[in-house]
Amino acid sequence: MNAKFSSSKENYLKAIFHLQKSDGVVTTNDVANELQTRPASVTDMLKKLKAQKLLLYEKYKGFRLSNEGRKVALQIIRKHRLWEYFLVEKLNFGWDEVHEIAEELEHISSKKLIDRLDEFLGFPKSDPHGDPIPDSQGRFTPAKQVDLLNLPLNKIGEVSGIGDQSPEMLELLSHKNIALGTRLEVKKKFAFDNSLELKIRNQPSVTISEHVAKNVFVKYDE
Amino acid sequence: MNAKFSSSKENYLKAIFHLQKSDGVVTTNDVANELQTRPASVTDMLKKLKAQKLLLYEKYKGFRLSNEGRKVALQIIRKHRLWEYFLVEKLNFGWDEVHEIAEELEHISSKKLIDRLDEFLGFPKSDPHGDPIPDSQGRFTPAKQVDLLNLPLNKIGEVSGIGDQSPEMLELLSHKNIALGTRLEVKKKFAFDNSLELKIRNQPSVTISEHVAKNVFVKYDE
DNA sequence: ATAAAAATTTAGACAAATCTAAAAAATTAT
DNA sequence: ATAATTTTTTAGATTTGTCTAAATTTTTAT
Repeated sequence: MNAKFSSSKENYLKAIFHLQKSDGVVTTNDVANELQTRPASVTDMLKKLKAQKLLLYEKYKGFRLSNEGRKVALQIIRKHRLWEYFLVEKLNFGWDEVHEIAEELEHISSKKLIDRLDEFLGFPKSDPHGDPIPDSQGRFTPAKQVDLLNLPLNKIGEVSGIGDQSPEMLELLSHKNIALGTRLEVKKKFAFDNSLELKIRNQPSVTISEHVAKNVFVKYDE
Repeated sequence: MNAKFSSSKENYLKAIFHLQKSDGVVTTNDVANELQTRPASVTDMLKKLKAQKLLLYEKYKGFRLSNEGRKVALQIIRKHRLWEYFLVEKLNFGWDEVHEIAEELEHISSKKLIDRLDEFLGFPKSDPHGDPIPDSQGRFTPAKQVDLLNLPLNKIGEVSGIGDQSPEMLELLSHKNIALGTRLEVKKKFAFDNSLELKIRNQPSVTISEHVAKNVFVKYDE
């Protein structure tokens, strides 16, 4: 029920999963770039993954994960994110120093271990970076979509839609570095005028009005 | 400061360390047997360990760990035992199901991780099997030696000496399966006559008198 | 539509860790 | 002390994952 694939294979599956998310189509070069390896090595591995039915692949024709491959990738991602949560919440690591360690921990095979860890942590829905944690069946709790006024304080939300798409609105948003996919948190809500103070990682805080907030929609994990 | 040796090398170092403890001298066959591998593979690895100055080795002449090798082995053992402690105390695993998982976890390289884990666990001195946990410098807290009357309840002690060595005493001890090296715990202390109820792993409980208890010495970790 | 560029794959090699079979050294038993 | 046995080592393969260099296919640009 456990230990099945080498760390290397698991890393390929995970990388392909992530690249599929953003691009739809994945290329040999993308993967080589993501994994800091050579395209020739990627081709070699694609053949092995295909032979194990984890990948749908015809040479020169691109590739994508099979259902089985996606399942495996999701389990790795689950492990990675649970370990990150553990490191930050229990061992007091900073969110910016846990990735590397989790890259190692995610290859520990015991399923029982990870399910017990999940329980110990209180079944968290998202990791310290705000990314959702798949449950033991590989399902995500579907993200909730709300406007910025209704995003709970200090919850990371990902911008998923803009209500008023007038050029004036878009100019304002681009000035404040807000775009589709941007990750942000509401740090403060001023009762006086319902204006909000927002924080985007690695950037100084910005303030937006209630009018703007009503027109920015975000997804977040409860 | 971290990640240095392959899991395979670490396993050899650990095995040699353990074999050195009990035998004094370690042989190629011993290691092959311990690691479920072939003698030829052991010889191959011995050469590599020697080249890295982790092992003092002349062919056909036997071998032992260098200071550096022992240091590395102790760090692996530290990691193994801390993870076992974590699994049992925090994730509610049974003491008999943690070994295999800890065999994997012990190869995670981050020293910071293991020191933080140690702190999180409250710097335990011994693992769930009663084996001492080396500190971050590789030192053991020296075991305390007491007679059985003074062994705290539910602490694992290892029989390290017998006071009265008369044939009658030895007969009694052998009948109750107590010998030098036996691991046992005091489960109950009867105030009425100071008799003790003892538990040895995988055996039914036995009772001994105060007189016997005074003559059995054990080492245990505080 | 074809030439140039880019992406991908193949061919052949290498390092790590293992194996089998055979050779060499050490130990033991008479 | 020498022959038999056991232990250890060497020689040569194998597997996994990687690489470089060259060949092939696809894409892009004119």
